[in-house]
Amino acid sequence: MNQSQTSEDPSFLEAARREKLQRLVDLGHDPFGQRFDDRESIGAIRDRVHQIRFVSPDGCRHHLPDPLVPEAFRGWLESQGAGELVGPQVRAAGRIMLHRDKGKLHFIDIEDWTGRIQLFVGKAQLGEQDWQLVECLDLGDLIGVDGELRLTKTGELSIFARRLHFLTKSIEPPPAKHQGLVDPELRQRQRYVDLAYNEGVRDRFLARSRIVQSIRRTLADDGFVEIEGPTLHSIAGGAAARPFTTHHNALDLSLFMRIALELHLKRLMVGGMERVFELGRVYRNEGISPRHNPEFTMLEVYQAYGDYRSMMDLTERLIVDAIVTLGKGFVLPWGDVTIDFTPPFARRTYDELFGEQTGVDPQDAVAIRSLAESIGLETAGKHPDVVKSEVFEERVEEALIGPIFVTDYPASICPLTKRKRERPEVAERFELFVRGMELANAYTELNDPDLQERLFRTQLEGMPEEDSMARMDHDFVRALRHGMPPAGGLGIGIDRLVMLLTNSSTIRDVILFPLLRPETA
RNA sequence: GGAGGCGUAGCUCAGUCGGCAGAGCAACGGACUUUUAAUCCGUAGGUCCCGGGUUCGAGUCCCGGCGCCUUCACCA
Repeated sequence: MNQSQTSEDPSFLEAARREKLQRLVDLGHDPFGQRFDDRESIGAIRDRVHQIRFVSPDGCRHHLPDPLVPEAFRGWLESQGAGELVGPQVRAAGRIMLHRDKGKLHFIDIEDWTGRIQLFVGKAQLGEQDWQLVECLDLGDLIGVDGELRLTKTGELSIFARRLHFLTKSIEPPPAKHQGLVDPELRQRQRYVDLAYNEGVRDRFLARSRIVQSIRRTLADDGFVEIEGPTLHSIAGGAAARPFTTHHNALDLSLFMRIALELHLKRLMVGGMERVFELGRVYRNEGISPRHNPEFTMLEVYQAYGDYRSMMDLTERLIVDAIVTLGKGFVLPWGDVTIDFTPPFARRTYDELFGEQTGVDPQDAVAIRSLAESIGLETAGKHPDVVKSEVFEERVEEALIGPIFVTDYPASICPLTKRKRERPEVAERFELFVRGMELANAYTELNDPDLQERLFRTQLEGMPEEDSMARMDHDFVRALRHGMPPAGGLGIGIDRLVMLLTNSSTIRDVILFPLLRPETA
């Protein structure tokens, strides 16, 4: 507009809203509102449509047609002749999403997290006092309303407003009313706007909440104890990942953010917590991708006197219960295909799948090596099982539509897992795959302290100097020396589970506030 | 980290061959008491991501930077 309109000045649109805010103050309203008791959710109010009656001149009360279709309702109402609709008095509150101004009559759609409803706001019905308030309303404001629940002539369920209550002014203009925010960066940075104005976002995060609740319930019903382990570790153990570093000032101590929950849960099994789990955040200082966020939510469960097969049963139950909780059936959409979670999930061994998908004998190291070379994998100097595992990742995993449990991995690629007693070359481990994505990982846990210590040492050898934060966790070995029961252990990536169950193609759609670079000024 | 794409009004997006910066929604003023993305008349709104360069002239072409997205790599 002019030179003085710099970024320090209120924007043009904001100025209009602040002007209305001042008018509200002048009219004696609090632009940021007060406690508002006794309202019903809009969803509950919509359910009261059945209480609306048509009252004919003789005083007879008639039910409305069922089903209540707007077009049919219009004809029905005309056929009734004289009379009027009578409905219950209701009180609602919500955000203004649409505003149709017809002069002395306004139609205002308000929304809360249970739904949306139209307000019929007429000057004659409302009175002069509250009508002045109508002229101070903007899209995005929060208002309360008292009125009668009825239908308009065109059959739209509406609250016919008798009183309005101003609850909160929105100084910022909302995004385009039908598209909402489109720019994925803004949707993540300003998740509050995304949640308030974009369809389906709230449902996705409410689904996440229900999934997590369901998991806790299933575990609690099974006698598992939930604990909260430390997130600040002096040794970042339990996984092979680069940790975030931090520092405690008073102790002058370098610390790491945890990269896994495992080692403390196992200590607790030594202490007698036979069934224990933690559902919490872990932090890995690694790349960001549609499947990776630097902080993510992990479930780890340990069950004394069980093994990886106990964890397979539990994994299936956790997922099945969560899906039942969502109430959308077992066949869920995923992109332009579907995933069928109907139990039981398939259970196949690593070697079976390897043979089927590659056509190569899983025991024939020479044939596997030549297959690996034929698909361009580097094989020089690699252990045959490592080559096999790379071929598996390259050729088999993507074919695992699933859900499918892959069991009995080569022991050499999972050193911290117990081996089958009768077949020491096979590790008691499974991974659950769904559409090529690893969703869960479980082991029969190693509880031999001497073997554990030896494997730690082997793992640390040959590790580059900059990874020297990977240190021997002597206290953990000491714990094992006191005796940890044989046990099954399970890890589930909660974010990925939520992705699959809510048809989200990126992890950033199921994390409310994913890590972003700070906003530039 | 590599490759590709994108960045224009509060929001969603056009912008041709390098030639006056555009639309819809939102906003402001006006009309309308049964609308459904209401409609109609009028007004205002711009650091074209940032910095250089080429050119008489750059939103457009070139170079560098920043951010986001996609993909690959990394990732028990």
